[in-house]
Amino acid sequence: MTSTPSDRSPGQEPEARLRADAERNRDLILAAARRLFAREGLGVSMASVAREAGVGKATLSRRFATREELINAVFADRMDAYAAAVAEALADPDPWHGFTGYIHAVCAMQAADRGFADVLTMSFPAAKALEARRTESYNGFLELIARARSSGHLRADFVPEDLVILQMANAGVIAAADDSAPDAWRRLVGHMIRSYAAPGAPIPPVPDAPAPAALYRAMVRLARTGHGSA
Amino acid sequence: MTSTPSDRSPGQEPEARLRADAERNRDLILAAARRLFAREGLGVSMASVAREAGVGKATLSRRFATREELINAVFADRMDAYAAAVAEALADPDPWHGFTGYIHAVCAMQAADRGFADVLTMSFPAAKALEARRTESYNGFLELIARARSSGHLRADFVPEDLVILQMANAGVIAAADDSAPDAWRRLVGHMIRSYAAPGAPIPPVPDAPAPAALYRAMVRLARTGHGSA
DNA sequence: GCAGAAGTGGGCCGCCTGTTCCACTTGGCT
DNA sequence: AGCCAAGTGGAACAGGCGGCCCACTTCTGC
Repeated sequence: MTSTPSDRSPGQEPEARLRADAERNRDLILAAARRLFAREGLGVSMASVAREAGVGKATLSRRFATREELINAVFADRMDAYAAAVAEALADPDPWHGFTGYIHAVCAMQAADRGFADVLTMSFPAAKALEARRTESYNGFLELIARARSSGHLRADFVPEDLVILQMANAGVIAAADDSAPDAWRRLVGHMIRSYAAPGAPIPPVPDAPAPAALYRAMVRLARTGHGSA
Repeated sequence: MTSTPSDRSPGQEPEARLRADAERNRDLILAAARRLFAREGLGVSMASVAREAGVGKATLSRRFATREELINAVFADRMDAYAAAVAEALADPDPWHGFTGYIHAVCAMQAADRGFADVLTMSFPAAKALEARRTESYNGFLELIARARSSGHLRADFVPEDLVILQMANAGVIAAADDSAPDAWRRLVGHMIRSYAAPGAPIPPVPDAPAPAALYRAMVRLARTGHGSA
């Protein structure tokens, strides 16, 4: 128990400090996981993460005992962006424009990172830290709703749960179509926003649907590693 | 090659007739697969299907060499219902009512059977027979669109691909929320139909969203065997 | 009934995942 | 410069999966 001189500020995280090379490997793992999660979702094998990072499987296990720990570490900063999006939307002088912009931004984040889409719909149980950030931005979203509603452009029957449902729906479109029709989700979101809008509200244009051929390709694509649900 | 007396009508399916007990086992397998697919999606292990049916793995393999064959056999009749839904909708004297009813019926079928939802979004490559039925009903759907549009109640910018996107979205909601908020999909569909409607069209009421607690439970549910996408 | 073919299920194999152990290397402190 | 603990990666292990073979049972036509 030879405690290092002082250096350990009280209330610090219980983790002992890592050696320099260990820290470097930790970063390699995080970068690799970030890449794989974004491309293929949270279901990728731990072994493939280790391979991608160029470290042994044991090293990965030592640093992140469970998949959940790894997910937590990887998406911590992305949850920052998620929370920041609400703040940005609240800063918009036009409440309705801020509202629609927020919806779009959140769905775009899902489309940009398949793993993040999984995190938001909690296909995997996320860690406490992510959950905290989520509720944090949830409060901002409530405020956003209140403002947009009193501006008269958001329908009175819109409820916060609608965003959750939209995110689940969006995740479904992304999982099924992202490979060959990467913009299909925009059509979904455009439709939903149009339905959220009160009569007379300025409605953002609903983007065109992807070409039938592209969507068809999405449907008949062979079952890749790690298919959608199930 | 002792051909049985006659009994074999020409142009019959190449399959030789099964012995009585074999036929019985085949039915047991189909029933078991129907149950498991409906509850857990198409990703269940072949071994578990055999277990559920009370037959050996070999028997399952012999009867259905690939998972795809099994899926094909299980969902053949359900595809009949799928095709029949279009005919029923076309018989509706009110084109817009027929259109919205069809959308709802199709999405309800997805919600009632998780495996069928997978089939419709082709998370797994479906067999030729299913594919044929699908395009068959697709033609009917085109007619349904044309009528609803000329009735003035369906927006001019609605395209057939919107149904595909809706099915993908619906599958996402079902995969994520079906366990604890089994009616969440109705809210999604209600919103989408409202967006499809031209100004002045009678809009079916958008069902209430599930209770926040139920949706929250859906989000934090532990990663069951075979999580959603990914 | 009886013979033989049709059908059966248990067991084995190869593959992939995730976990743990262990002999070796490397970094940090003096 | 040198020592020791922290850190490493490969190897070995357990569990689940699908595919296949093979000795045994059961149906069916005569």
